[in-house]
Amino acid sequence: MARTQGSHSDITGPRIRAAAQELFARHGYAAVSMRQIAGAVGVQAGALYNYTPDKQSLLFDLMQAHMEDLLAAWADEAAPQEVLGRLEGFVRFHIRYNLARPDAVFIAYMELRNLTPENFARIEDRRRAYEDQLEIILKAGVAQGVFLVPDTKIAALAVIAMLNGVLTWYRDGGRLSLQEVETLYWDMVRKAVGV
Amino acid sequence: MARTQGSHSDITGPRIRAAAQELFARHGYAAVSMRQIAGAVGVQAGALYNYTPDKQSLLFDLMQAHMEDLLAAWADEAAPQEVLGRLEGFVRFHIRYNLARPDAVFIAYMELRNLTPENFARIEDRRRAYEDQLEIILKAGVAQGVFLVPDTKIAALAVIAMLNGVLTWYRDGGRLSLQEVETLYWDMVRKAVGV
DNA sequence: GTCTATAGATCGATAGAC
DNA sequence: GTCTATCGATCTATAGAC
Repeated sequence: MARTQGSHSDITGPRIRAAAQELFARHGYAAVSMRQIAGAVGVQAGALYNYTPDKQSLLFDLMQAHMEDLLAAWADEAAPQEVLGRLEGFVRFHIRYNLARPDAVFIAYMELRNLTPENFARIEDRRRAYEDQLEIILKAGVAQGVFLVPDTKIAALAVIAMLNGVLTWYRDGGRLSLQEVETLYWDMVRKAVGV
Repeated sequence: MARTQGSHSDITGPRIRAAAQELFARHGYAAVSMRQIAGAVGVQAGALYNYTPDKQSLLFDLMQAHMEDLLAAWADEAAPQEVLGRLEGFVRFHIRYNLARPDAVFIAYMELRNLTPENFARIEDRRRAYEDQLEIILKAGVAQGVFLVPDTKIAALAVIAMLNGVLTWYRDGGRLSLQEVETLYWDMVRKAVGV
């Protein structure tokens, strides 16, 4: 049965978000026009406003969804008993999860300044919650004498910054496999926080 | 003696670059208009074109100058004989140099995608040259058995990414002094690459 | 739900007076 | 060297037809 012409609400919404995500990641939020997004989807610019009240909401929804998905995925990870295993799990999870969705991660880090103050505060809150997950592991390891970390807050930020750096150079089919990258970074993190 | 009215070529140029740097760092290149830059300087938009052929050149000149200054400053650093001291020198230099000019650093790694392909290639070349400076130290340390680093290229990228992370959270007058930050990061780097 | 058309604002860059 | 004025393009967002 043919649909009523122009009725595609069930698929157009996700396609708009996907197109916006790719274009924002590639060119930056401010450099991408609503017409470009519409063109990538195959509709006219006016049609976008059936799915988002404005361009800002489009950006915020992408970032919000990414942060919630990230926290939910980490919560679903099996947590080993040993604190060393938990840290290894975090390192490998972070690299694997972020490399699987580079556009979303790029936007989450590069477009913070294009959020309204209210939206910025909400994203920052989720980002801090994720950093806290790593700091909890570091604190437990310090308490057990397994880690030697003078400042767990700074160490958490340092580790995440180091892991995020993978996104700037990793390419599928490159010199190193995902497994090899995970292991290289886990080796550095393990030593950096070790006794 | 009063100058001819409107003749300020010797100071307007630097003021334009300073205003552009601050505005690009705060809001992003694409989100800043030539009128905004002119307003911050106190001239009309048309006057900017006495100093730059276009907006793109303004961005590129800022990034180019930053990269050349960075490489020149590193070349001027006193290099200890011991490879461990050379690595410590790099870590402390990088943190200190970058925290002293956060706007320039922000632009250098946030606005790469707003460069034309030719300009991008030139900036990337300088960034690679800087990364090579760290890798040279790591390779020397590995050769001497002082460092244990399975992949010096990835380790160099990881260390620089970790150090760059300081820029996202450090605030003057905060909990930690610049000296304390340098020492915390040097401690992590030293252990991460150590035997 | 998508289209065409457009309002209303702003953009980068240029021309010409002074 | 800076100004005013403006060109031509482009922007976000909306209105109304279908």
